[in-house]
Amino acid sequence: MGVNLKDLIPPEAKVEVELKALKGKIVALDAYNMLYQFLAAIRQPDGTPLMDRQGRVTSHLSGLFYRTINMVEEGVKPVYVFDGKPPELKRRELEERMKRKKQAAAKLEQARRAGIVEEARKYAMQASHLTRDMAEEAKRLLEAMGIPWVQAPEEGEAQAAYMSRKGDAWAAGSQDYDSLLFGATRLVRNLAITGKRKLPGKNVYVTVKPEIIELDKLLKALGITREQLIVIGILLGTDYNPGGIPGYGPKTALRHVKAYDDPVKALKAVEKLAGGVDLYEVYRLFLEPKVTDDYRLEWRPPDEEKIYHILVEEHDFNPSRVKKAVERLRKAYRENLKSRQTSLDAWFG
DNA sequence: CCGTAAGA
DNA sequence: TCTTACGGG
Repeated sequence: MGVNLKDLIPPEAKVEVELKALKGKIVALDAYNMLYQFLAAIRQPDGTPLMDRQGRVTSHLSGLFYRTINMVEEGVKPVYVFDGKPPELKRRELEERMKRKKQAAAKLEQARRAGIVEEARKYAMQASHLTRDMAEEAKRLLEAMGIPWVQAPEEGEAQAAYMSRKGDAWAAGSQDYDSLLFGATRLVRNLAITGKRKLPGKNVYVTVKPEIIELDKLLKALGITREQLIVIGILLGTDYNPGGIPGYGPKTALRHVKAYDDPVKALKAVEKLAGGVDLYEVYRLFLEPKVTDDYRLEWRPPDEEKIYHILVEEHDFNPSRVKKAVERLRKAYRENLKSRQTSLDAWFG
């Protein structure tokens, strides 16, 4: 899922911070990525997600609600960016994903029947699927909370990257690295999973902190341009050419792009190994993705009634818990989000 | 993932 | 104040 630049990024190009370090910063969050992580992680030990009385899954709403409030309390100004229609080139990856999820669902059944709780949880996480309805409901909840969201024409990560390039956002927020290929000035990772996380398999917990990667620093550290970074991503594999080019890992890929004066030549050189995918088209997709200027970033006070209606009346959330959380959101809005009128603003009106 | 209660 | 266990919907 997404391009894997993990082993390419040198330590000096990233920095671990506390959530507080993002105080006052606008972060354009990849909504799909965040919601998916909540949906996968917020489960009982046997893998059952949170559900309302009608059996509708609510894990993503719980995660979105409480995590957003925590971010706002720390002074982060979140804007959620939702995916539009996926590019045609992504179809194969999406079909593969669907197939993997079906396989995971079958394994989940097996594990359930065998009564192996931990296995069941693992496969339930892999089988989780974020539906269109879940995304639409998340938008409704964000509106009630007074948190802005943006509808991307195509890829959410491309739109978030564009917003950071325009200076409308300080960073893009996602667990995936794609936004760097899309040109995001900064990427913040670990925003959905900040805190303690269980290491897979072991009964050991590690603290996960937000991690900031600056595009300029990354490019300097690697001695390449953004165009060359895109080519490296394509060699390693993206959603548009899953698997990448056989034999290319981070080191070979870096060496390869540096051996050419023109990044497009570096692409052409591996064309025959691409399995029929038009690599130049993939390159263009990252370099000039479809984005929009049709958005307004405005944080409004939370509408307690609307929040209540969605969470308590429709989805059986505990009223006193929701009330407390809304109280926290109200206070955080006043202190951190409300655009304060300066005396000069008042003078010039 | 999260908040809450209980115990340290 | 901090850590841990547990249930949330």
